[in-house]
Amino acid sequence: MSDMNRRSMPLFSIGIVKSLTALTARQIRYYEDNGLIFPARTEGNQRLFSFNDVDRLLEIKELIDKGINLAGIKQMLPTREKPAADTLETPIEPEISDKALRQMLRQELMDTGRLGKASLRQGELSRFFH
Amino acid sequence: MSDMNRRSMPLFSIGIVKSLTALTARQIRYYEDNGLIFPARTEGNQRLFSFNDVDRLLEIKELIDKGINLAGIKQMLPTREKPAADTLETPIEPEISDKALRQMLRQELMDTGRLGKASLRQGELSRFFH
DNA sequence: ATTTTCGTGTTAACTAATCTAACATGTGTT
DNA sequence: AACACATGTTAGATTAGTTAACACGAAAAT
Repeated sequence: MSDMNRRSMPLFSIGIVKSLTALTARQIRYYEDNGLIFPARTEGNQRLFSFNDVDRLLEIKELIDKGINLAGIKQMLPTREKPAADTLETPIEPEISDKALRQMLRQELMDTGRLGKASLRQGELSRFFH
Repeated sequence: MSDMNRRSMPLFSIGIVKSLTALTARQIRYYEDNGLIFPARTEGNQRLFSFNDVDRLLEIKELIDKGINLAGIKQMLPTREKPAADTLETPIEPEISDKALRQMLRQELMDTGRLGKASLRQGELSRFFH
């Protein structure tokens, strides 16, 4: 129930999302303003994007490229985010020890690396290496 | 060859890594100073961690908890990072179109979400939701 | 039993990254 | 012509991250 899987974990700053999607910060924020994505926020109010968010932005980008406007995209993309409603009867989270938690996370991260070949064109992330 | 898979992509700021590992920024930087991890850097010199880095930090944390000192950990953990050496005969990266690149990334992100159940204790990432 | 080293905390001063809000602009719509 | 859409750009403020230094208890070395 409590929808906190790895895909919805807030992990990425807007700078990273820019490089992952080749969208501008302006575009990303505009799409949020128009209800297409709902990134989380840090305590200091900075956006944090999940894999889901990045995925969704890539879909948006494709549709934009096809000439579809935001209104159309909003219709087409599955309207995620059904906040509230099940916030009430959360069945008392079964407490997990911190150690077990870390272990789980570690396992998942282990599983994550499955792409063998070079998947990113050289230069794409070159700004990160200086 | 060009070792740029998803696990080694620089994605996470130190703030995120802190919350993922429950290490302090001080600890993370200290481990870097002592050659245990090698996060990438942004143009502006800020650290960017990969899944590999986070994974490795979690291993370090476990060993630390077991009372092993950094010298010991350094021995035990597989010494990643063999820079140079194969930087020369990179066989001319086969150019991939930007569109294909995005598509691949999108696919991978799709694949990424496989954890079904609630995996993080409530409160663990609560700082992200305000 | 001192002296050092190790691992971490804390602080200060600085720089990078991000935020909101406003105004600008080209393209398409009414 | 006037307007809305989608994006660029800029300014000013705030948050997040950086290095370097000093502090300090616990462990190791002398």
